[in-house]
Amino acid sequence: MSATPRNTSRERIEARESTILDAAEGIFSRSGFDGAKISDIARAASVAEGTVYLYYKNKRDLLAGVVGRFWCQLTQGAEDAIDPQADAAQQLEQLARYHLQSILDQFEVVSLTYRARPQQEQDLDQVREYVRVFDRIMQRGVDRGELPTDTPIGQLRDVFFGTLEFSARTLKLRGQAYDHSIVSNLLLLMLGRRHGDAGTNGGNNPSNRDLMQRLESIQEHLEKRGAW
Amino acid sequence: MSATPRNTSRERIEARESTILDAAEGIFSRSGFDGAKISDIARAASVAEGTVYLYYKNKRDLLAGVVGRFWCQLTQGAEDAIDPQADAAQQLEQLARYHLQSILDQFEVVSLTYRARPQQEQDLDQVREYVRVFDRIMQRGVDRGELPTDTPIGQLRDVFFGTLEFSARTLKLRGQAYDHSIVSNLLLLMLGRRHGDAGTNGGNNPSNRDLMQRLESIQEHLEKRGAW
DNA sequence: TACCAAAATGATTTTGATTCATTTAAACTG
DNA sequence: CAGTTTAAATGAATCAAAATCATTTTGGTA
Repeated sequence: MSATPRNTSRERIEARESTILDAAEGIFSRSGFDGAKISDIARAASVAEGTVYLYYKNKRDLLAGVVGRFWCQLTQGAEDAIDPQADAAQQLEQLARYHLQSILDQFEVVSLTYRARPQQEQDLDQVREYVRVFDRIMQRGVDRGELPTDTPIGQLRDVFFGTLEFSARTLKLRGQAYDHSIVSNLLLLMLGRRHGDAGTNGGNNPSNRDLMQRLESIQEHLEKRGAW
Repeated sequence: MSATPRNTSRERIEARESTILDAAEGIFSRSGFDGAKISDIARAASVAEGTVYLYYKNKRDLLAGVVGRFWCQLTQGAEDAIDPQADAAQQLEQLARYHLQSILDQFEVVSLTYRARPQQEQDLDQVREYVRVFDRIMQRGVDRGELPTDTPIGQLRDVFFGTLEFSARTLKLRGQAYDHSIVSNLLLLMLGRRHGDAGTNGGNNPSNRDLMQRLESIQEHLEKRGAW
């Protein structure tokens, strides 16, 4: 019989491919695309240099492999992170938190994404697959009547991912960590309410809520004095 | 006399540097960073390969030069595109249109920006300078009372640039052209509901109009009691 | 055990960035 | 304006790293 050996063989080969991808991901993340040497990656994977080329046509192709796997895993993770029972707003918040956390954790791989092969459209297939998670949440929200029928899903998708990606870049650039308020404010903005979660606001720039509390406190005092 | 020759010399050298940058911008845009050969760039600039290295330490440095000049020019263009007489909302719209149009026109250069030298922070100085145009518009809006005091400028900046950049990427990917509605919808999202319309306000986050009504109510009471 | 095909190897080739000894041009001097 | 010095430019030579390929090793099969 040949099925069993074939299987074993395929498994072995897939394991090796995975090992190479792991090694490549590590080296690319640490050194960037130009800084990464195939020889380093081969050594990290305990494989000869030529072997890498049996699995990937060239260095760009290897990077595309790393990046593709990342977004594929991200899609699975996102689907796990979302509670199917929750309503659209809650699911959106779950996705936003998961997304921001993930791209902060693996910022280097994300950065490598758009440098893979901007010319080769097909390299972005996994990214397209990923953003569909957002589309599904929104569409379901519309279908259930939780969101207006005229919700411009496509444009909100750009707002959602664009803002989170840019925020992550800002945070990284300033060496800051995950900030809860980014997600809250984004959702307030997108779902049609006001932002104002002071979040990182140190207090030297009072929110409307602060002002209202102060006013109510003044009014209370005046009432006590019978001036009301 | 030596002043005049010195000047002439400097001009000549600056012209040559500019020629090299032009050539590099063209080749980098067409072929990407890895695909661009120094020999191609040198030929396009009608210069020997070695000459490129008199002006730029290496290939990365050359890319940084191209990208830096781009953002520098973008800052000047943005300042020209904004009417100093207009209010914050109008200026924001002018900046948004200018920005989206520019990054669509020179999408390849923009894409090269974050691949320049992510490690070398200083390479992003020109980008930082550029985003300050946004900050100034917003700050002036707040100072003039056109925007709420608690406007989270930093977070809105991420929404603004993040959304526009992601939208541009989406348009390019689909081969679509500039879409007017992207800017309108973004501004509606960012500013549309912030001035008044207490109707949609859930109550736990009072608007400026709410505050003003409360203040007027207090003042009215005080006046009636002769306490004013 | 002997055989075959698939897989792996790493020395060799190729490519392209970077350097540097040399040449050319510009600026200055008397 | 000829001579001298300094700056700029050149492109052949060097070097690092990607990619190839003739050879070896491994695993499965009869």
